[in-house]
Amino acid sequence: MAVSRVERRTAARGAILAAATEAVAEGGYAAASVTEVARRAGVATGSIYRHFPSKGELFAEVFRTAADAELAFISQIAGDTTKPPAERLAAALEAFARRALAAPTLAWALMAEPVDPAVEQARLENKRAYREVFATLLREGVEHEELRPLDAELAASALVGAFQEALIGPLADHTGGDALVASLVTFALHAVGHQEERHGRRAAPVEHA
Amino acid sequence: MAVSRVERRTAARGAILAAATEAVAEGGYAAASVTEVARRAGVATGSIYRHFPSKGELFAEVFRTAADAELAFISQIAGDTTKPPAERLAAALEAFARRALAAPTLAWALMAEPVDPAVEQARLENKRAYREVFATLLREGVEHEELRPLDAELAASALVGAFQEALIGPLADHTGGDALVASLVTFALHAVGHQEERHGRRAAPVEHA
DNA sequence: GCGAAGGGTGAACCGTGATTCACTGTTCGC
DNA sequence: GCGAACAGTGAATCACGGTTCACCCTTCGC
Repeated sequence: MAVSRVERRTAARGAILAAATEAVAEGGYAAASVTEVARRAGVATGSIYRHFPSKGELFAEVFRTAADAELAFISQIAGDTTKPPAERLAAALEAFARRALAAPTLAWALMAEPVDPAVEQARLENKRAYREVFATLLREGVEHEELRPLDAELAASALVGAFQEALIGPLADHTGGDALVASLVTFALHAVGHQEERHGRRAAPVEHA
Repeated sequence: MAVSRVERRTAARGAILAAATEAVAEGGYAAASVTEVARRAGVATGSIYRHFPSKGELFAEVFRTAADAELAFISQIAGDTTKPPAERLAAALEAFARRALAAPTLAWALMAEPVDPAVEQARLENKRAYREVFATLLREGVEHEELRPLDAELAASALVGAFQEALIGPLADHTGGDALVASLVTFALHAVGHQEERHGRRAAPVEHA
């Protein structure tokens, strides 16, 4: 069962990426040293450098992969044009929060942990992508008069920041729950001026706890 | 003009703190090495350790001082009980944004840059203090029925996060302006369910751009 | 005035963890 | 088969910046 060189190479590269991802998901970036990744992947430290030019590049790829998967998920919800924008916004934000709470260490690593410049770069790009997704949604919502007029880019940033910050505490001490998610979504919908039905009448009563 | 030992000591300590603050304000924490601080303060690196047990402690004090000053400022606005809570909230948030935009590098260092654990600790405490200030304000606002019922702690976190994230971009590229600040404050007031007057009638129309 | 106590000095030290490299074993084209 | 090319190895090396320390000089109490 002779394995070709390229197959070997690809497999090794994959194993390293998987090991690195695993290390981050378990202990965060801080726990993910090159030595540790090598150990997990069952290769020598030097071998890492046959596949990646530097630790930063390796983890930039790890982050990109993980973050893109998240983004794709959220993006799909946001792009389901059979539903009105505000509903999609709510669904996307809810999914964002739920997924973060379900994988806390990874979420923390993806959005808040101190990291290499190379990784920070990947994180910034990812954040920009999220901002775009939400900004688009907001613009649509405003057009449909489901949402109040607003600066979509800025509001999108603010939403991302609000969710991050509000989730970080719960991520750390496992206090996340349905109530938390619901509160956050309500916060967001109010922020963007969504009120049940905005066409024609105004005045929807505002939730009573 | 014999200078007493204790005067000397106090002055040196002050000079080191000032130099450290200056270094952070100019280049952020990354640019603030012990050697650099010593150079600025006009002392030897070793001397730093006559006054502070470690770099972390030194900068924890720097951060605490700077952050407390900011907090005191905001806190004062928030505590002016002659005005209704919602108005104070708006004023406090506006001040927060304006001050951050006025001192971008410092603001970035205070709220977002990666730092020592010791400094991170100081930052966390400061953030908690902000959360408290805003949470208190929110509770008052809810009681006065100026704001919708909400989870004050969570909403306060979200507000802090929203402002941070939304400000970081502008902090970097100097695009801050009155419109930005106004948009952010509007975002926040909507998020917490403030509508011009909430007593008695509902239904205040929601701004038209 | 004198010795003790401290502050000041900065070059050397050290811990950490990424990166290199001389060597080995395997695969591929011919 | 044969040798060039290349993946794998892991101990040694390196870079970095915080921290120490042996020595000096000033201040202080007496």
